[in-house]
Amino acid sequence: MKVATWNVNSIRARQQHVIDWLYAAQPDVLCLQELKAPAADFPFAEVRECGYEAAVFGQKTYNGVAIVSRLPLTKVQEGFDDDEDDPQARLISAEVEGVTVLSAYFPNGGEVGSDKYDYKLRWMERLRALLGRRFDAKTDQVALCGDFNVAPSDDDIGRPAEWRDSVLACDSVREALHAVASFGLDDVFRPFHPQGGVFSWWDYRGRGFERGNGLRIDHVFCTAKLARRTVGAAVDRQERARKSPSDHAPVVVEFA
DNA sequence: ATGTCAGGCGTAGCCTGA
Repeated sequence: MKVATWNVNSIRARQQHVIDWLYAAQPDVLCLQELKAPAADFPFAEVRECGYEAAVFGQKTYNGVAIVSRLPLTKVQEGFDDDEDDPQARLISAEVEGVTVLSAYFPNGGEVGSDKYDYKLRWMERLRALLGRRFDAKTDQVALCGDFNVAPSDDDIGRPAEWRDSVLACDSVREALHAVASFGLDDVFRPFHPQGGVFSWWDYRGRGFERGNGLRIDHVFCTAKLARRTVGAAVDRQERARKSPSDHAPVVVEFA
């Protein structure tokens, strides 16, 4: 089973890229983030023509997440199932062939110490709590996929000195990521690239892609039962090199 | 810090967010 995650930075701007990529890459499941549009604007018919169905949690202007699958999606859930409201559409989950797939768009966090940064850390705490409530880390097959907006280590950054203190890489956000993973999730990508230096996002500003100034902030974290089935993991850099790309490239993981 | 995008508003060009 091939599972991919891709922050498309507007589904309207990237609709044809997504359709082309489905045909070319043939994933079984594609998690999307940053749709920047309500569900009504999602290209359900075009995706269906490729042989996929979609569960979409959209939002006007900002955020918005989806799961696209050629296998039936069941038990679709949007947002957190806790008492606190989240005005931002950043999380959707569904079950596919006994695997629970979550498409998550972690908050960026603005600047360290800002209200947006507090929201990011709180959001991650709520995600950790949701995992603990809904799943058994030992027996369930769970894949947390998405734009985590966190580079786990300095090896995941082209120019660490430029990013080390940022909301994407500072100590406190990495600790928050460890807390989420402490539920019982492993980064299934990194073992296939032990030397690091593989990125999934490059800032449009400053020609980040051309200059190798990238970060690995898009991830697939899995429970052990699923993680041990991983047979490959890669970033599709070609998609980032296309004309009018998203600032993120698709991350693809294959399970036996 | 910012050399770029995208959407909203509203129909030019500025604002926000990333």
